Amino acid sequence: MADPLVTLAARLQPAFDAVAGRTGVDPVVRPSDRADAQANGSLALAKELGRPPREVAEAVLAEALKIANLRATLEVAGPGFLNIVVHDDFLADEIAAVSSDERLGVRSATPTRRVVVDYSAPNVAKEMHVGHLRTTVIGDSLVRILEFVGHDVIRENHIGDWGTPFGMLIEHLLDLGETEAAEHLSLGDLDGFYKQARAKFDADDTFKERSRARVVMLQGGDAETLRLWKLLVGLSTKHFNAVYERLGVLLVDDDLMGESAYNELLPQVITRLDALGLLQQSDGADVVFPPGYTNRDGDPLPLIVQKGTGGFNYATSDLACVIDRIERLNADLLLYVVGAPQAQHLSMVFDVARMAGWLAEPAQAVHVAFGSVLGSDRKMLKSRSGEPLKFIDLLDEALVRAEASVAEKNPDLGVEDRLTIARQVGIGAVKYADLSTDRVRDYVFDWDRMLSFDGNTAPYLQYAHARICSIFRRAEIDRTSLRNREPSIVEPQERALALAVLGFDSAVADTLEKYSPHRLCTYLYDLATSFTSFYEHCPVLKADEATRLSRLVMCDVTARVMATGLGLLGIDAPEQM
RNA sequence: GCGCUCGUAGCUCAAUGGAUAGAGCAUUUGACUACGGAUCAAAAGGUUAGGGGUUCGAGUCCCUUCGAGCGCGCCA
Repeated sequence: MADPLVTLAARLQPAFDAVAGRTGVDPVVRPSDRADAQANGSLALAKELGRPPREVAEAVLAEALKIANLRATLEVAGPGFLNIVVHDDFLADEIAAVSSDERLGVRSATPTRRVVVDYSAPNVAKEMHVGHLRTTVIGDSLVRILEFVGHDVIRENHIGDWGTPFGMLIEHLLDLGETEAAEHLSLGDLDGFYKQARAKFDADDTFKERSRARVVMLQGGDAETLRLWKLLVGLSTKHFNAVYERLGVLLVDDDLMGESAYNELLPQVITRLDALGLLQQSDGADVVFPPGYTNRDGDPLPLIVQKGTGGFNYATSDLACVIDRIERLNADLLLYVVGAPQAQHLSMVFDVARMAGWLAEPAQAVHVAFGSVLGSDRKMLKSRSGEPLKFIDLLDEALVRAEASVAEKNPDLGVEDRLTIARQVGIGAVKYADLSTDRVRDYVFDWDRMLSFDGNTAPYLQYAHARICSIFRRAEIDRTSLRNREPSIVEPQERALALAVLGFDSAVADTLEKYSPHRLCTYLYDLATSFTSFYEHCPVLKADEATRLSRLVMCDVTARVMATGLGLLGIDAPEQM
């Protein structure tokens, strides 16, 4: 059981092999607008064999006719394509199989990998802002998809909880008094706290000295300093968790793996690099020169792993992460859901980790890069005052806007339902807007578009799902009784819907191949349009008993794929809206 | 200066090297005592920034020009 296109590619391969006189020919089966699918392999094969493409296609067709149980009709078309029309009873069998499957036809990954997904990464004592939106939403979706196909996934929230700013933050906390500072921070005004500390640091030399001394105490492990530091971290994580809860992501305290967690490893990074002979001195700092990078002057660009002052920096910390994730966690795939501007830094870190042998086949590190969120002026999204837009404010606005929209379109809902649905719709809209475009590109943040019930939006997909649920409320039938039943595929809209449903497996696979959730979004949108077309042309409840049952099967499996697919994006699928 | 990413309909976006580049919004035209019209059907809209090249075939790969964004030694 799988996507019929995948099945057919496998079934057709022997025919291509036979014509080629060798094994392993790719039939190049692709979706087609002329048929259910097309096999393009004959054209490449024609080149290889030095024969006319159509002749090769005819030969493949002749071989394919010998295949028992192909369950599709083939036709040579154009310069040598094989157009494929899947038989209706084959579609019906596959729908029955998918419908009785918990995983809706999505194949398990083989082999499974242990995957570390590094995402979100806010800073202690700083407010989460719109800059954390993409990493959090994209990372969370990838975690859900990887787990769904059976990988062993470890979430790592690499919070910024260490470094020189903590000296001034702790001193500021002492100045305010612990109780008052805790109150201040509990209100969620982390930025105000940080700014006050910063202002004092810049204006007051005595404070500056105290801050520096405090950093030394912190790094030296002074018990009282550590206690104050933990207080700051705890208050900040409370804020992070409030955002995560409202956003609906999987991250919890157990996923926290802050920079401080790698302190023990940092000196080892240096000694191990030194032992390998990779370490060099440059302007007083310890550095590694990975080949292929140059600076402004065209000279080799180093990765600094120990500053001239003896301190470590983020490169050291990132290398320690690689060691920890590979050697302690035994991960063989490291995903870094980090903004595109950090491409060079991460590339250098990965190169150095490879030079040191820490990152070796089959283990692999991937920078899952993403572009910026832009305002309508096509510049980085900011609040009206020009400050970074607070994450929590963004989510609040999503709720307010969604509630107004839901109230307008369904006035009969009770207050409680309305609030619940507004949350599902509003948060879903924000997430979907972020996930539905190719992640490497920047995208323009537009409330009206993302909350629209038309077009490629979360509300449209949720609405398609809610409509199906509405049918079941009227049908008065136990949905589980519809599982493992063969529908009859008659109308073109039924065929189109069946093909769309069966494409879920491939959509998930394509999404993971490039770590691009927008492929799953595109698929779900296509599924939703196929469904609304079916809904429009194929009456369900009014049909005769046999047709009614058949169509209810299609409705049930469509709704489950939609809800599951949205779930993989971290988006809820309400039953009514 | 060097490097990376991007450039597709008026707007916002799709398109694992495959046929005639697809959607949505907006525009125009149809379909309603409606299994939820929060919809559907259709029309119109393109020199894929420009120019070369590779290929049977290029929006996609390579070179180049232009434009935009972001990086380029001790912040993370």
